[in-house]
Amino acid sequence: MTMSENQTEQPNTIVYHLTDLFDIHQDIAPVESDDKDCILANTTVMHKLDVPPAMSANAQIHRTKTCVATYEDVKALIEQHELEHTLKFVTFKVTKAFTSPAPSVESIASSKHLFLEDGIPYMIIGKKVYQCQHGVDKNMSSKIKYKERVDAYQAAGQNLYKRRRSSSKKMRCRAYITVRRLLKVNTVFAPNLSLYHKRIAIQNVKKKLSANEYTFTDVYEVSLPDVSFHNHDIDEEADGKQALDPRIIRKIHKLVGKGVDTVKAMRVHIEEYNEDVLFAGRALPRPSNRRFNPLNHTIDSHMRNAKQKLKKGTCANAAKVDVATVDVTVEDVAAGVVVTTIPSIMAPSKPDNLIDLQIRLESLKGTVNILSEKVKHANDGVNVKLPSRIQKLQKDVDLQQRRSESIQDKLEYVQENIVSKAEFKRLEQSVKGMKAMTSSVTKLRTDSITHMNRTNRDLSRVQSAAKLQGKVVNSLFMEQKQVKGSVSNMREEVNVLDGAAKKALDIIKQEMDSLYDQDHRTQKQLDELEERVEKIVEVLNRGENDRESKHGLKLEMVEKEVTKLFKFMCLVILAMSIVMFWCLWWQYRVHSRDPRTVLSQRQRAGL
DNA sequence: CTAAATCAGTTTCGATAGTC
DNA sequence: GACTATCGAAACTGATTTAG
Repeated sequence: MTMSENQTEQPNTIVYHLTDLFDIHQDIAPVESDDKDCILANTTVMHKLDVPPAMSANAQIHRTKTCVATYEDVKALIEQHELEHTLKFVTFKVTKAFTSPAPSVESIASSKHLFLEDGIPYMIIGKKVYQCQHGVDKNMSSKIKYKERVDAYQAAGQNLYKRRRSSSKKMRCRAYITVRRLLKVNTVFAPNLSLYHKRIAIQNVKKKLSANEYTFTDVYEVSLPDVSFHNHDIDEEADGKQALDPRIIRKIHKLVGKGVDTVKAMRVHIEEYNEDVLFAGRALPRPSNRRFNPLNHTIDSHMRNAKQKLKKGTCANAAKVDVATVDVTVEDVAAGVVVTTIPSIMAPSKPDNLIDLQIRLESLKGTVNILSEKVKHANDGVNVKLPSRIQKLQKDVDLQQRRSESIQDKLEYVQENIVSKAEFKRLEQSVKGMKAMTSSVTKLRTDSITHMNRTNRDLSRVQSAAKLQGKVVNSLFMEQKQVKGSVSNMREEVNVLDGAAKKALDIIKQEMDSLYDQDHRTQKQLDELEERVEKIVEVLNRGENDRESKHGLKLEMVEKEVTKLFKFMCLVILAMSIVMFWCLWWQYRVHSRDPRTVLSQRQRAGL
């Protein structure tokens, strides 16, 4: 059937568009970011998997779609995009079929998700959605719960946070990468078919696929969002917020295992790794990009993690590996497969594998017993030819019995190996000890020879030094003799000087005595003179006192007379003023028009 | 199928000691 | 006092598992 055979369009035509089949449209226009530290405080926070609503059909024009052949290519493409703009995408959703093997031809033929794109039939078999690392927070619910707990503690006056909280990377960025796993049918129709003809074409494809007339190939369609979808810093501004690349982390762990133990050395190794492996033949990332140029404390942190892992990880991991190695399936046992793999390390201190095997053996034995009893019971009850159910049970019993035996074998083998391994280890250790002892003895011998040589050399040096010292001592002895002679001469001189000094001292003493006598006499004369002076002073003082007493009496008498005179004068003045005042008052009364004065005159005249 | 829980791994904070 | 190295542990992240 060709496309030109059906020209009329039917009203119920199924129209397949990319947008119809692509049911996750998370991309919306970039929005202003919420305060990243306030997400927990926001009670109306978007649920972590509440995907924002679909954007308009124009959203498609902001996306770049690329088809690649393998999932590795997908990862490479995303990494290139991340490097170009300093971004990081993490898994948001993934369907099971995205990673599972390709479906059968029948399932493709019956699929509804078969559509034509540019004339090529495709079928969607799985999808994976990546979100920007600053996207929605998958741990939102647990963070909200923790916040509630913190609030409860704070209400009770306690602080649950033991240190300042580091800011979350989550900023609800809406940028998503969508990857579709498609099966591309290896045929081509004319592009720009009408909807009706597309439908007919799809029906044909389904028929031919069922008849195995078409083959198909696995392809991946990567849909990258435009950088304008991101609501945070990108490019140079985002360099400092990048997490360390997992490949570098693995490299650090590897190098720590090889003995690199300083941050500086590790930094050199990382730079080399970047130049020679990660970016061989490409431009190196900016030094500010922390994804490939970690800070010292980040390197240090990973080195410490690696050391801890090395310390505690080896035994447990080894045990796990051993159990996996000896775990042969029942089918293998039934097929006569012999266990040939030798357990690598059977650590007697931590025989996890042994315990595991023992537990499994016990449980299998129990199962076998239960099944045997069931068979016995069924046999007793029916007492006829074994029906199919009993046969099945018997088969199960046999199977479990075989499994039990194989486990028993493995257990014995493991036990033997543990013993031999332990012995071997002991021997190895003793050999190591002997080797170490031999090397230490050799070292001691060489050390002692070196020491002896050194001592001889020192001895000769000391001898020569002693000869020199002897000469010096002789010369010193001579010098000492000379000094002794001069000392005796000086002693004689001192004796002579001593005698002269004694004589001079006697003379001085005599002179001092005479002077003392003179001084004594002079002192007596001075005392007599002082007595005389005191007497004269007394006489003088007495005469002065007499003169002063006579003058005092005279003065007192004069003062008394003057006082009396003054008092008398005052009395006279007072009397005179009273008389004068009375005269004036009388004069006034006589000559004034005062009625009282007139009446007094008439009265007088009447009298 | 989705959301929550869990786990392993990563990053960051803060205290301490040593050096210049 | 500024700077760095080291260490322990808290806080954060991403992937997987589990419950409903």
